[in-house]
Amino acid sequence: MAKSFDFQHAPGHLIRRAHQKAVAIFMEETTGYDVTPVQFAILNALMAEPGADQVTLASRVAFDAATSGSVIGRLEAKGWVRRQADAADKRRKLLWLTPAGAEAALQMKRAVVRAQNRITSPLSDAEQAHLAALLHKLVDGHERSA
Amino acid sequence: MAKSFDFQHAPGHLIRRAHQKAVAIFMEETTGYDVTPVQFAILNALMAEPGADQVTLASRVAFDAATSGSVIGRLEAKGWVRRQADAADKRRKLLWLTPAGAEAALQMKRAVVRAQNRITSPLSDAEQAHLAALLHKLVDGHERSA
DNA sequence: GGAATTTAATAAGTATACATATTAATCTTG
DNA sequence: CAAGATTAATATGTATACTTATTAAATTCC
Repeated sequence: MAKSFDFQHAPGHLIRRAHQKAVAIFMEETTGYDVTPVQFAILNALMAEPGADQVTLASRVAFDAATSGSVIGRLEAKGWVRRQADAADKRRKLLWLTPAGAEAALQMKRAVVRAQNRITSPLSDAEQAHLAALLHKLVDGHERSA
Repeated sequence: MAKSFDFQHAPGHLIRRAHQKAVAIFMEETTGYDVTPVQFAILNALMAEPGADQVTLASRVAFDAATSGSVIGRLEAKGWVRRQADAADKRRKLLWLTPAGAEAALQMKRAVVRAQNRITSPLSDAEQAHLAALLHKLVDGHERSA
């Protein structure tokens, strides 16, 4: 039989599986809020930076403009985000949380914190810190070289 | 301003970004083969376990049956995988690599190894081992509790 | 041994994710 | 200041990923 690659221990595969778990746990903990990890990330970023345009927001949350547009469209449809053309630069659309969006984000926060804790719950406190540091170094390293 | 959650350092967000990088690097290294990480994972699993059915395969590669079906459909369309109904259990469809599929998988393997190395390249050897161990423990922990 | 349950696969619907192309607006530069 | 380049957003197309529902086949168990 042809020798197969040891995919089970390949970092790419482990990261993919961890991502699956993380999303699943997030969705479990936020059941009832009708929100996804990426949608919460946007709400959260807009809380910190109201009036940001989509490109700025996309860089904060780490996704491309094409995806960003459709996700924000869904948030707008839910009445959580308001989009308004920038008078100074008509290409841009600036984004704000609506009062309902701000309210929803605040209520979700507790569930999100719970989800983040559950994601790393199989690890000890020291291991959790270590994992975060390693992932940060990995992502940052690639970010810089790009 | 309402206090926003520190998403940048949340494990879920870091895992998501790492996943983005991992996929991007995989696609770069395998340019020309017209293959995705998940597609390679299937080819690779079939190399180790020829004649597996879709459920078995899905558990090896960690995805659900619905996704599995469409991915395998694409591999079949490329002529890399052959699907055949099991005579003993007509619900099942057994899967084999075609000669072309086996050939393609072998050729890809070098690029995949390169991709895996590049994914963790910002880390030292010790850190790479540590990250793999932590991710494995995390995923395994959730797997068991499920 | 037949009804109820379980299982394998598919189908349909929603949501990322990215590449590429297009359009409109702004900036740069000669 | 006008031509060319760049930028913001949208549109399109492909590929995961998961949920729920459906269909067909096998198993369980009364």
